[in-house]
Formats: sequence, C-alpha cells, structure tokens
Amino acid sequence: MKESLPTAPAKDVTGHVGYLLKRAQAALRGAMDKALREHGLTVPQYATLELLALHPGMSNADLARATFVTRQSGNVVLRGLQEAGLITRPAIADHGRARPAHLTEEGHARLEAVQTAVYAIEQRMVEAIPPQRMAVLLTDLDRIAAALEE
Amino acid sequence: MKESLPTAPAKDVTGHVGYLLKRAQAALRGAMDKALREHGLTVPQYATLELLALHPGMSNADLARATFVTRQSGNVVLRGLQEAGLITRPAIADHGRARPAHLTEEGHARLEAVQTAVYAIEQRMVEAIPPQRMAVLLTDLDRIAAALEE
DNA sequence: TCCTGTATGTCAGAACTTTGACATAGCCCA
DNA sequence: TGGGCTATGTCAAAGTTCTGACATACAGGA
Repeated sequence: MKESLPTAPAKDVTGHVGYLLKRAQAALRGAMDKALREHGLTVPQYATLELLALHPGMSNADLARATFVTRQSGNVVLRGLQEAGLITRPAIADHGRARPAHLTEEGHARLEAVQTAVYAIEQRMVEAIPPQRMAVLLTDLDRIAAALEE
Repeated sequence: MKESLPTAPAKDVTGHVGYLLKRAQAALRGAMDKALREHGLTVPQYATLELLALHPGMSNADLARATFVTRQSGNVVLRGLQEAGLITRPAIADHGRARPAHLTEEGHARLEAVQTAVYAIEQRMVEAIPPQRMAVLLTDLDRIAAALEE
C-alpha cells in the first residue's frame, strides 16, 4: 500500500526530502553569502542583527538557539559585531550571567542597508512558489523541523 | 499571533521562508549527525557513500557538486573514506584528470548499516507531512533551489 | 542553610570548510 | 599545429564551527 500513486518513493536519493531540503538551503545560503559579502556581513551576523532588531536584549544563548549554532559560535559572531560597532553588550550582567545585546545606531543602519538585498532574495523564493501554496509550504517546513527536534 | 491571512507577509523574520528552511535543515542535520556518529561517519561522508552506491565512478568534482561543497572539501571527504577503506580511487586517471571513485565491499556494508538509521529519520519527516502534500512539497523545494541557483 | 540542577559565558583545541592559487588534461576551432 | 577555454586535482592558509571543559549565577527543594 505504500506504492501509492501520488508519492512514488524515489529510489534515487536525490529525490528524497532530505536531499531537496539540503539543496534548497545550500542555494539560499549561497545567494545570501554573495549578497551580504558586499556589505561586510556573514549570514549568522545578519541573522543576529535581524533578531536583535525584532527582540532587543536577547542574550548570546538566546541568539545561538535562534540561529541554530552553538553558544561558542554565537559568541564569536557577537564579538565580531561588537568590534564592528554594530551592537553593544553590558560588561557585566545585572541578573544571572546573561548579557543582553542591543543594536547601535550603526547597527540599525547597516541592517537597513542589507535588508534590501536580502529581501530581494526572499522575493525570488516567494515568486517561485504559487501563492496559494506558500502558507502550506511554511506549515510543512515547520512540521518537518518539529518532527526532527523532539 | 499566527492568524495572518494566506498572503500576509510575516513581519517576524522567524516566519519567513528562509528562516523555516534553515530551521528544518538544521534539525535534519542535527538528527543525522547524531545517528551517523555512532557509525563513525559524517554527513558529507554518508552522502558520498550514498551517491557512489547509486552512481559508481563519480569523480571528486562530481561528488562535490552533488553534496554542495567545494572540490577542496570533497577531496578531504574522499581521503577520509579512502583511509577508512570504504572507497577506492585509481592513483592515476585513464582519461582526463578525474579519478573515478568506487565503494569497496566494506563501503557497501557500512552504507547498508547506516541506511537503517538514516531512513528512519527520513521516515519521521515523511510522516510529518500529509501524504497528498508530499509531491507538492518536493516540487516547491526544487523550485526554490532553481530560482536561487540561476 | 546547603546542595543539586539548570542555564549562561568563556577558553582552548580540534575538525571542517572555504578562498586563493597553481599545475595538468582534454576539447574546440582558427 | 597551436592557442584559448574549460574542467579537474591538489596545496596552503584563513575562516568558521564544533566538542570538551570549566567557572559562575540563579532557582528550588531537602
């Protein structure tokens, strides 16, 4: 019964969900790398700026979780942004060990400058998908992640 | 908060296609890393074995393209597999510079051993998606990749 | 109070990947 | 024949990320 017609299970690995997921993500990563390089930012750095604009005061651990890297890598990213003057972090935490990060004026400006390029990439993806399927696609991606994270 | 209309673009970056794509891929990568570690393989190594089983004789450049890494990284992967005795490559090429790789007996055996674990992960993804939507999902992922690769 | 558990930040080293560069091999066409 | 073009393999160095380890900070219960 698993030989149903709509979803013929591909014998070829390159037709599996995992492979196509990887391919799409690799293409996105490549496009973003190229676009961000012109602005002197890496993908994790950009993601961090975007998150901080939306949720000021996130800690390194928060950001690491949200960008899918380890705390150690997150720390490297934050130090880079700090040296570039795009974010600030208090030298000592007022509560616990978490040091809340905030965008500087320059950080906001840089983010705004790259958003044009990044959103253009997002737009290319959106236009590749029939509008009525987009919501479903987002749902399915979310389900895949949830199924694997548990 | 997620009561947005089908076409309403999410203001929150975490609702964008790119973010969900990254999240799903990160979850998959994590699950596979964990499963493969028990067998002493990395994800690129596993991908290479799978491709070689399907297409014996692929060159390093072929494999690098298919696994979305540079030729240099591909070379490292191949050397690792060769040292582990899972693949063989002729010392010199008979035509051009490409050195076709082939699985050894041990390579086939190792691949078979990990496939159980890896396919179980794939199964978790498949089960997370309503069957009638799977074909469309694969199509959409393919379209996204195509739109970004051009 | 103390102690266990959980969470965070950080250091150090290893592992992996990429960028940049160079040499070689085949193809095509003037 | 020869020159340009492309593809491949590889080395070296830099950049990035991870694993492992340790110290600190708070919450909660014995």
